[in-house]
Amino acid sequence: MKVSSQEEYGLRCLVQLARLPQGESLTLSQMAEREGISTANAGKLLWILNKAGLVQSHRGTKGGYHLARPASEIRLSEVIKVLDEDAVQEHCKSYTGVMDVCIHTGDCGIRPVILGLHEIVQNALSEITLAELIGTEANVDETLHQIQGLQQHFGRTHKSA
Amino acid sequence: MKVSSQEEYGLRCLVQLARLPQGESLTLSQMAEREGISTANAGKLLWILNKAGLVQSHRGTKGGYHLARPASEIRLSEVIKVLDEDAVQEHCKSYTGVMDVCIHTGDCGIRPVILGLHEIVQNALSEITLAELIGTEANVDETLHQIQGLQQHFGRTHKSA
DNA sequence: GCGATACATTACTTTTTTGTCAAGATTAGG
DNA sequence: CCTAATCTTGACAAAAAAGTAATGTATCGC
Repeated sequence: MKVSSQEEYGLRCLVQLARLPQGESLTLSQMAEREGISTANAGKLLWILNKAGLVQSHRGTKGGYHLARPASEIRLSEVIKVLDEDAVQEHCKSYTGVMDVCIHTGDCGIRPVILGLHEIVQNALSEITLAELIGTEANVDETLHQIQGLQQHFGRTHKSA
Repeated sequence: MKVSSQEEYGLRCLVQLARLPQGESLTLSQMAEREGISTANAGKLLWILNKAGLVQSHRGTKGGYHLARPASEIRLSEVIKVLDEDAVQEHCKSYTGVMDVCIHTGDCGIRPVILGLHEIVQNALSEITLAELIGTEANVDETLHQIQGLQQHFGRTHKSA
């Protein structure tokens, strides 16, 4: 249960684009250098984001990338989904409908936990937009902590009840 | 951001052990067969769980594994932590104190998000014990959905406020 | 004690994920 | 139209994760 390299660096590049003044753009090499990855690697990530409609590119001498939408309309949940959809087919086929290759019975009890975790993460991520991420970092931090606080509170009352 | 193979199968084996009547145990081959993995692979996972003090083994003809503690005292957060600690060093050294190998500045804005996500996942997992997982699967499902509900509610009020 | 059973541990192989390279395609500017 | 800058794309290489094999060690039952 960890954030993959592709997810992290893809997100980092998006953050750079989100910080640009309206109308400007960045090249692959600019983004790559700032993040400490190779241009080729950045190219791959940005291409994924491009395919997914999160960024737009234009080629040629004055080319580069810019966000396809305002940063306030890009949720981290979408970013993460897109970035690991690309490299990853679901780790257990029984979750994707191909039942015949999976030995586990439907009521093994673990499946709802794994699916539930995914939802929890997606919910948390859907509460944060790129704009929040770059605008007020303290705010994001606060948001995350408040969500955590609610969870803990819920857990306690749930148990004691 | 996904559950690794090791995490899933390690947890599955624990669930099997948690379902045993007090005093009984299971061998590697029994667990392996039920989960559709090789005995060797199960051996590796159980060894990790053993090192971590979650299960106990005994060798010989009547050997096998059993939980080291009551299932009600084993939280999924601990299980997951142990299972990916083994194979994984943190994916970005800047998060672990080795700052000099990481190009990213401290205020890049992404770090708190990644760390926060980990906490959210850990918090959710710490609310579920092995006992809950095997006893009342519906209950776990409900717990997860209630946590999600709180998050969504929080998100909405937070935004509209 | 002896042999069978089963865990322990290390080394190795395969697969998956990451990252790199290189040749092609598109655009701006002269 | 030509060149330089830049994205595009597929093939390839390196690293990490997952899984396998094999050898060793402990325990039980006879």
